[in-house]
Order: sequence, then C-alpha cells, then structure tokens
Amino acid sequence: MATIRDVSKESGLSIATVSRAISNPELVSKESLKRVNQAIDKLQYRPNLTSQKFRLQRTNTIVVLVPNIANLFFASLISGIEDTAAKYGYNVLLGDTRDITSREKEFINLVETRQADGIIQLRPHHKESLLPNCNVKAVNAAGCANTPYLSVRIDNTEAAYKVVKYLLDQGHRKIGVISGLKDNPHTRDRMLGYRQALQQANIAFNDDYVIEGDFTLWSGLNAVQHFAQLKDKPTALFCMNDEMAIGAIKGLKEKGLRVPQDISVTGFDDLEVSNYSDPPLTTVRQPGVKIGEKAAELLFQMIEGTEPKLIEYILPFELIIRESTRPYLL
Amino acid sequence: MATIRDVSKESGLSIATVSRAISNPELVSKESLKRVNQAIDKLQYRPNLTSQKFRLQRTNTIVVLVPNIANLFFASLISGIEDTAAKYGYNVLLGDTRDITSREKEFINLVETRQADGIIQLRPHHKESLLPNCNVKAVNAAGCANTPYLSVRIDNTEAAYKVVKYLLDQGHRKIGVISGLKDNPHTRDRMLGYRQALQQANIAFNDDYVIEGDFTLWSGLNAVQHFAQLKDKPTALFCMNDEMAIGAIKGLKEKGLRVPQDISVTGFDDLEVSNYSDPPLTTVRQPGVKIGEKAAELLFQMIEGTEPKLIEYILPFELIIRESTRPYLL
DNA sequence: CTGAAAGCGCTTACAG
DNA sequence: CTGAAAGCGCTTACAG
Repeated sequence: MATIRDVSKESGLSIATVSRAISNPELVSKESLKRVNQAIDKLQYRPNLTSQKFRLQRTNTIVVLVPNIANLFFASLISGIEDTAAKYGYNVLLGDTRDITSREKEFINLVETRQADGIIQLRPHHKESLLPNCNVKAVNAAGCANTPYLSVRIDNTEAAYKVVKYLLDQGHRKIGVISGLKDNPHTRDRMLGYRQALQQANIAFNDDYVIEGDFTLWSGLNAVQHFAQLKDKPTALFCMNDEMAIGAIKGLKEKGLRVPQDISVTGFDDLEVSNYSDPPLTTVRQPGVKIGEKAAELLFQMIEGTEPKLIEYILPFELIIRESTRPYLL
Repeated sequence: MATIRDVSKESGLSIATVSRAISNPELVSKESLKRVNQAIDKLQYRPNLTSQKFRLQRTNTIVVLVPNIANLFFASLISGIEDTAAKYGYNVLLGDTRDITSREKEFINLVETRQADGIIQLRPHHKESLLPNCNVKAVNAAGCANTPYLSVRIDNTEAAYKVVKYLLDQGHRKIGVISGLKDNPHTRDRMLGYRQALQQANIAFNDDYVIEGDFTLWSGLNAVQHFAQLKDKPTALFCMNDEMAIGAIKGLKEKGLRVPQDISVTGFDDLEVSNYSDPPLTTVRQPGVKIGEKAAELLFQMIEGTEPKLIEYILPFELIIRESTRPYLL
C-alpha cells in the first residue's frame, strides 16, 4: 500500500509538504495542495494511523469499562461520553467487562501499552478495584462516595434519603427495600440514605423489610415473593434501581396487587422506559447523559495535560414524581 | 512512562538484548534475562504496543462486522472466530454496524488505515456492499451464493429445499413461508429452495402463503395474523430463521392453535434455544461455530500471505427433526 | 511556502 | 550470546 513517500514522489513535493497538505492544508500553497491531492487520488493513499499514533504518542482513543452492556442506565452514560468524544475528536472503545476483573484487566492493558489514552470506569470503586493505577488516566462515572480517584456522580445517599423521605411524607411508615447486592457500594450509599430518613422519622429499622436484589428486572420480580409472605406487609417499596422497580411492579400485578392503590413503588435512575411503564414510575433521576459528558470532558482535559480542580464532581439529581406512589391513607 | 531505552540503561544491557529478552528469551543468557526482568519490574516497564505494531507492520487485530450484536446465530459465528483468533494470536474487535453502511465504513477504515489486518463480514453480500475492496483482506461468513470474494457458508437454497421437501414428504401441501426482507440475499436463496421443492412436488406457488418478516422474533409473531385470516390456511409454516419460528409459535399459541397438532412449524439456523423451545423446533442447522472458525482461519492465512485455494467454502448443513412438525393427516 | 533532518519505540539482520 | 545500526511512516521545529 502507498505511503507518504510514494505520494511525495508522485507529486514531486517533499514528504513534509505532503504531510502538511494532509493535516494542515492552510500551510500549503493552493498549487501544492492540488498536486498532493491528485497524487493521493491516483495512488489511493491512506495514511497509516498506527504510524501516526506512534509518532504523536497519542491514540485519541479512550476505553469505557461497561459492567453490563445491556443495562439501560449505562446506555445513557455511554451516549453522553460518545457525544463528547466526537466533539473532542476521540474514538471510544467499549469494553464489555461483565463485571469480571480479568476482563477489566485486558482493557486497562490497552492504556498501559499505549493503545488508548485513558479510561472511564462505570463500575463503582470497591476495594479490589484495579483502578486507580498511577500510569492510567481514569475517571469514574456514576460511582459512589469514597472513590480514590476522579469521579463524576450524584450523591446517592442524599438521593435515597430524598425518595424515602418523600414516601414518609406521604404517610407511609412501613417501607420495604429491594436493594442491590449487599457489598455493592451503590447499595451501601443508598441504604445509608434509607436509614437516615427512617431515623429522622423515628421509625425503627426492620430487617424483614430489606431484600437483596442484583439490579436486574428479574431480581425485582423475585423479591416480591418475600414481601408477599410477610404478616405485616410494607405499604411502599423503595427499589434501588428502575429495572428492579419495574420487575417488582410486574410481580405485584401477578399477585393481584394494584400499584399504587395497594402499594407504592419507587425506583432509582429514571430510565427512559420508566416514564412509559404502567404505572409511570416515581423515581430519582440520575443525569446519565450529563455524567457521561462531564466524565469524558474531564478525561480529555487530563489527557491533554490539565489536571482537574476537584477530585469529585457531584451533579444534581432530581426527584421525579409520577404515578407509582400515592399517600398512605389509614 | 518507561521505554525500552530506560530498561536498557537500568540493566546495563543494550536495547537489542532487552528486546530479545522480552520477545525471544531463549536467545538471551540466563544472567541477562534476570537483569532485564529486574529492571522491568523496577521501572514497571510495559512495551508500547503501538510502536511495536508500527515496527512490525502488523496489528494482529481483525474486525468482525456484525449487523446485529443481539442475534443469537451471530453469537455462534463470533465464538468460532474468537476461539480461532486466540489460537492464532489475534485480537478481535467487534464492529456493531446495525446494518448501516456508514458504520461499516468506519470499521473498514480501521483496516485501510492499518489499525487492523483484516475483516470478517457477517452480512450477506449485496449490490451496494462496500466490500470487496482490493486493499482490504476480507472473508464473508454465513453469506449467500454469488459473493464476489472469499466466503464460507452453507448452501442456503439446498437447505431450504431440504426442509420444505421434508414437510412435503410428511404430507403437507399447503406450506406458508415467513421470509426475511424481500431484498435480503438470504431470503432470495432460501425462497428459491422453497420454490424448487414445490415445483418438484407439482404444487403451484401461492403468493398468499408468503409473508415478509425481518428475521426478528417479533416479526414472526406478527406474521401469524396474516395466516390466521386466510380462508384456506396452511398446514405448515416454513420460517426463514429460528427466531421468527419461535415468534410464530408464540403467536399461534395465543390464537389457541397447537404446534404441531394443528400446524407444523420449521425454522432455520438451529440456535441453542431452539432445542428448548416448546415444542422443540424442527430446523436446519447451520454450523455457526464451524463457519466462524473456518472464516477466521482463512483470513489469518491470507494475512500471513497464503492465498486460499477456493473462493467459496461450502460447509454441510443438517436437517434437525424435533417436535414442531408432524405428518399431515387427511 | 518549502524541504532536510531528527526522532517517536521498537525489532532484527548483520557482524563479532 | 551481545551490540550498533538501520528503518518502519509519520510530524514538526528549524532554516531558508
């Protein structure tokens, strides 16, 4: 395949001029530009980007570590990242890690071996996390408190507090929780908000009211079994994400319970579908697209040499009240 | 970050020796190897793979163009490709094209700009196809007849003929078709087999018995509406893939029809789930994993300089008879 | 506006 | 077994 040297010979101009004609045409005379372009067409020249990357010591590629490519909230983060990347001239590689450390390692390796410039991690930081690694520029997006490297997120505890507080204000006293996995940092932060709200309302924490899910629709559906068999049933369910809330509503319907007439249900995230579920979901909106945009922006700035001012960027969440909740009437 | 030069200085050995210690340790004395490894550990050296790729003029990466990442048959092709790639030491990038030409272009561009060595195309060749392009080493996998570049596939016409023939042999005379999109080459090849089987049995082709789908489960479910309203209903349905067959069975059940007692249904592909559907599906098995393996093998050989002997590798299919069909009894 | 030259980090044929 | 040197295809500071 043709190289820049071939184009140089064909056009009768130096390699330097050909290079400039391609990347900075304004530095080159019209006549030269024309000759270069003719030669390029004739030879069907395509620049060798591996060489270019090598020369510039920059790949203009970032890797996004995605625990689950099928998760709708991640999709919104990714779309924010991709839009910003396009604006900055970066490519995005999606690393579908399935939450497996060895797969994460493979993708981090791309940065360590300089095949990519940086990483956005969508998984909350935990103690066995491979990041941060001083050689790898990384940003954590939509994670949790106590992330030891740059992170962009909402205040999960505060958000959980707000939604549970809303249920309490509506008169609910028995509020069940469908949580994420017990050791998940999101579960931890959101559970804290739940406890704070109860405490403030002088309601004792009840272990029977907490059932563990794993953030999938299926686990939400399944969790309903537990509450159904309780003697003293909750009048509202706080689900730690929308998918589980939608699963729970499905499960409740199957048992002949009406939402919100018989039981209120709240979610977390505000997926697009949550507005179209039946009933539309009361939930907390995490600004996924904006978190993605901000994370990408910060990463690109770091790659380009500007250290960000903060280590945490906390974006605002929003309580979205729809029709899956209603006041508890004695 | 440390370079090979730093390791050379740290170990007191030449760059050449360090390079050899890393890629061909058997060429280096034990003593040197030890010193190099110590230096690597101390400096946390990771080789710059962009530089290596550039130097070797080889990326050891191939791109697989996948029209739909969620399609189960493609998943089997991909797994065959990935296994073979691992064996040959290649990386696989999945290009989720969503059947959009501009997205295909982006991924083909990776090869044209030497960021990847070759392409496997999972989409059947059609007249606006971007491939073949003389600069890009490519193999078509699981495509159709008349592909103008190297392809690995089954004989779709023959396979469709066989399954329709089977239905005819079972006494069916009125055989409906749920096809793919009319202009899809797979649809064309498989339709030909259907017509050939009818003709051989002296049955006139009936336009009312053909309904267009798009290879999704949903389109199969939907197609059932059409047949249900027919006065002279088919006694068997030939679906051009398993997903549509499974959708069709779902639709038939919803209408209170039993498969196979009231109507026989056949698929095409033999997905893993087709053995677990209710009833298990009679279908044609395309050897997806094997097609993927063969395609990858041929591509790697081409990249390494060996031109394949054939332009078409036709693998055997298999008629799999399960419980979604039964003889038509007058 | 243009060209000669250095150099990015590696690998490998060559000489010893 | 080891090292000096060339070179992969580009970009860019420098000189003119």
